[in-house]
Amino acid sequence: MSKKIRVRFAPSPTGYLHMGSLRTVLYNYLFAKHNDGDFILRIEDTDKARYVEGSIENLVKILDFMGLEYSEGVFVDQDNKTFQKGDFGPYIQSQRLDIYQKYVDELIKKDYAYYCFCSQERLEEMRKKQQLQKLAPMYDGKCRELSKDEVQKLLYEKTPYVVRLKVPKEGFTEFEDLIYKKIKIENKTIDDQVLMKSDGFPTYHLASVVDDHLMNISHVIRGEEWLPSTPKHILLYKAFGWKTPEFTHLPLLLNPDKSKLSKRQGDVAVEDYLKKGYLPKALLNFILLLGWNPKTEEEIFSLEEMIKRFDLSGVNKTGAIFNTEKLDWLNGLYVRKMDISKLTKLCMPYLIKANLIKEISTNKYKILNTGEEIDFEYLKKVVLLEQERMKKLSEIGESVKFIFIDKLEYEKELLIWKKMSFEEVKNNLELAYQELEKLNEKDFTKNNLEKVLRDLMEQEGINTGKLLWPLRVALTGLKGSPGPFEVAAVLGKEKVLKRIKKGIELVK
RNA sequence: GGUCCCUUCGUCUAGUGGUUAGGACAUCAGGUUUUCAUCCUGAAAACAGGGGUUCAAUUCCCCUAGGGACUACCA
Repeated sequence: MSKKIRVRFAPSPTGYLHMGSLRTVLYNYLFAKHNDGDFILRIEDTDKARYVEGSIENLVKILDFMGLEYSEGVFVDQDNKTFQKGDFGPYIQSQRLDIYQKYVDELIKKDYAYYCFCSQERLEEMRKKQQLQKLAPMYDGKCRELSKDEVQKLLYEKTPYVVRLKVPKEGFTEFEDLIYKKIKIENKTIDDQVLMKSDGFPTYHLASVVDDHLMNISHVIRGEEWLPSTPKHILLYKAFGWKTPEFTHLPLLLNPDKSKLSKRQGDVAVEDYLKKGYLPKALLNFILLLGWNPKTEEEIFSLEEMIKRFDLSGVNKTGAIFNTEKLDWLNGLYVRKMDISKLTKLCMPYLIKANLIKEISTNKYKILNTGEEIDFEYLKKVVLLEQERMKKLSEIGESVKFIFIDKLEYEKELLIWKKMSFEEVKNNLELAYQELEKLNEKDFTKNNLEKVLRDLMEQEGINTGKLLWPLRVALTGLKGSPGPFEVAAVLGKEKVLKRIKKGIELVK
């Protein structure tokens, strides 16, 4: 029987969730689910200086919103308080300091690690010299050979210290990465890594190795930036006499200039994209394809399908430029597929933010420009107008503005279709006006309006464009918009007639 | 500087010792449509370079070039 698959996502709470991290979570999640394994969330807050208040809660909420469920680790309750669940916790590293201390002591006892009393200043100076000589900056091993007495004396004098890994000077360390295959590094090029900082906190290297072991992690799936430090981790596993997990490094997400995706060159936080109105499903689908392919020509995947299909062998080695063109397309696709009630709910904040409407009570909204009261059903109709052409939800504020604004501003030339004269425009609008005036409010449905107006055009022998274009512009004031029938149906008789009249007046 | 990793259309990628090197996004053109969008059709667009190995290399090997990551008491 093979060992149970257990993977983890282990972010440090330094602010926001990075897109690259989101992909790492996704791949971990999919790998776990695909193999009927466990997926856990562990918080690596071993750097006090970089800790950002609230980032754990924020992170947990985003994972939840994205639908990436984990079974153990850190959760947030209704009062926005964190709590931990699982048999291997605590899952917040700052609460596990005694554990790391114990293992560091063991390492020192076994002579796989040593106290280093060098000051930061000395280290800096050392590195500077090494760089001047074009040497690789590395700890020079000054404290490596300190005698027991010397160490005792310095400890007794309360000299600040760190604990370093005693990396062998000879030989090689190698491992088989599931994606990058065999990686082999000469030990003499590996630095004596700090394991325990002078404040008693472990470094990432120590903490993650100890925790991955203690938490029975079977596969470490993380970003490629960790590839060079994996040999250090292997050395640590060896020193402890532990079995190493499988290591898998994921290719990086890149800026357009091919450097590691960074804040400097645009938005990198998942929240930023959520705010812009990208749907979680589209985001996941998009990011799935940045580094993984199903070996078929399929591109659209629900989370369930991803789980079914995902495997590490489909992950490639090259970094992928984070280019949102395809994301826009995908998002449009998901928007079009979405249930209109759900979509409308999601659009609401954007309509409010655009100062078009205001929520006055449950299911009651006020159009700010006209003071009219409307309900959710009405908003659904409005959103439906744009569902087909919307790429990001954030566009809704602008694209649907014409519905909520009483006085449209546009040039009268816009009313002209091809080579019509103003006279023709006026006549056709008048015809439409007369015809629509006859209708009852309840007959203002898309289908009925279409029928009535098409009949009219046939009777009068008017080219469709010559009537529908001016009408559409009169109703929307826009060069591009939904069609006149559906717009008219949403606006209702009174507004439609008013807008047509305004169009007529413009070309008089 | 050192160590390690990577290299197929603009972008994400498929692919094989013999293929018209495939798909998607984006672009362009055409069709549908009152416009935009959708939808449909089509076009243009890539194996970094040089050596080998081989009857044959985009595919295997080597070198070069280019790019990237790491090189902290950060993760």
